[in-house]
Amino acid sequence: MRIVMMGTGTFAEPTLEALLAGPDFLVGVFTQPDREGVQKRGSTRQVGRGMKEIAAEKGVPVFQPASVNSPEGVAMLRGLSPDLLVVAAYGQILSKEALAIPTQGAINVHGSLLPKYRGAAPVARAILNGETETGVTIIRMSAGLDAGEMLAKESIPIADETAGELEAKLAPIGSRLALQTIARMKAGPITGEKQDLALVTKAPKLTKEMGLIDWSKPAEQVCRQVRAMQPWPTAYTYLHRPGKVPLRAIIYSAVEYPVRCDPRLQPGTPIREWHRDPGELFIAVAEELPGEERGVVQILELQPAGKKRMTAEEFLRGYPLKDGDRFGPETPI
RNA sequence: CGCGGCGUGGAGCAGCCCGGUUAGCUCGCCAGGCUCAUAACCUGGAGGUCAUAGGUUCAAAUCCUAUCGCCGCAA
Repeated sequence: MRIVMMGTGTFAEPTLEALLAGPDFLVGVFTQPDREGVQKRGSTRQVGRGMKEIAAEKGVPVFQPASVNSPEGVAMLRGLSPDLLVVAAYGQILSKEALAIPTQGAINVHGSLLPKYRGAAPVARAILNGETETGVTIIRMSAGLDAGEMLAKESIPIADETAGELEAKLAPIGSRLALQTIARMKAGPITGEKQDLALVTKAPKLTKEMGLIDWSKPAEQVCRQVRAMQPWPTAYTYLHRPGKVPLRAIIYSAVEYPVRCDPRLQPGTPIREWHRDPGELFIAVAEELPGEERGVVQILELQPAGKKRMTAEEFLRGYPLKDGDRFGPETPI
């Protein structure tokens, strides 16, 4: 069987490697065009070895059209005369015309338990919404975003991973399911399960603004945001100090602290009297569901603008907090 | 030449704009003390070519130039 793979990033790479090691003939790899400057100094996105490099090692031709749906892109694909298309996190929606080229159709490796979380950012969205489990679904590609019938599915629990960590766990599951599905397809026609339209939810791309922390949200929600926004766009906030320019800081790690604090505190206020141990940085957040008491988030790791990533203890030594200091979403002008 | 921040004892920072006393703070480390005890407290100590190279000056961590390195933004 002649296979063409399309994908990008760490989520797609295990599948590419599996296909290269597998029994079928990988005739070409499509990946996104090289982004300018990305390789210069570590991207904000997760980039493993790179699809291009992995494919090149095995002498598999690589194609990077700006759009597969353009006449050029379609021509590239047609020129390979594939039997099957395997897509994982490619980032482009394939046109009907492109999907019609492979004789056996196309399958997609998707990082959620479909029909939930259709779209570009299923892993981060699942964490953000407090799901307790997620998984990988293999679907037959059809018109419509992630709407095809399901051919295989496997779930795993969500613990306290960041989006990047969770994706790294899902990727190998996806590659395994993809190979199994291909093997079944070769054995004969297979039928999948239709997605229940009533259960469909969308997982749109994340934006940079979604990383801005609103300290008036409940503690659990703030912590989920911190995990979901990694490695991109990262959760961030500003430290406001009287007479000083607001300091932007990326929050890398934060946990809910199971104690309530004075309800009169403004959300985002560091609770200094609790900082007995120099490594502890507690922040007051919104009131929990009922009652007036406020929840607390403990920041463990962060990175002030222009500095490297550091522990809360290190941060507090260099930026001792005083009365009137507060974390908040307000941007410097 | 895409934009910006930063390089100060082991860690994190201040000092730099407005050059000039022993380069400071919060920690860590070593020794001793107090204590039933401690991550607490007290005393003493080691540890710094202020990234590097030039320049300006009577005098440079501080001003100017270049180089190297780290980081953020550009999703």
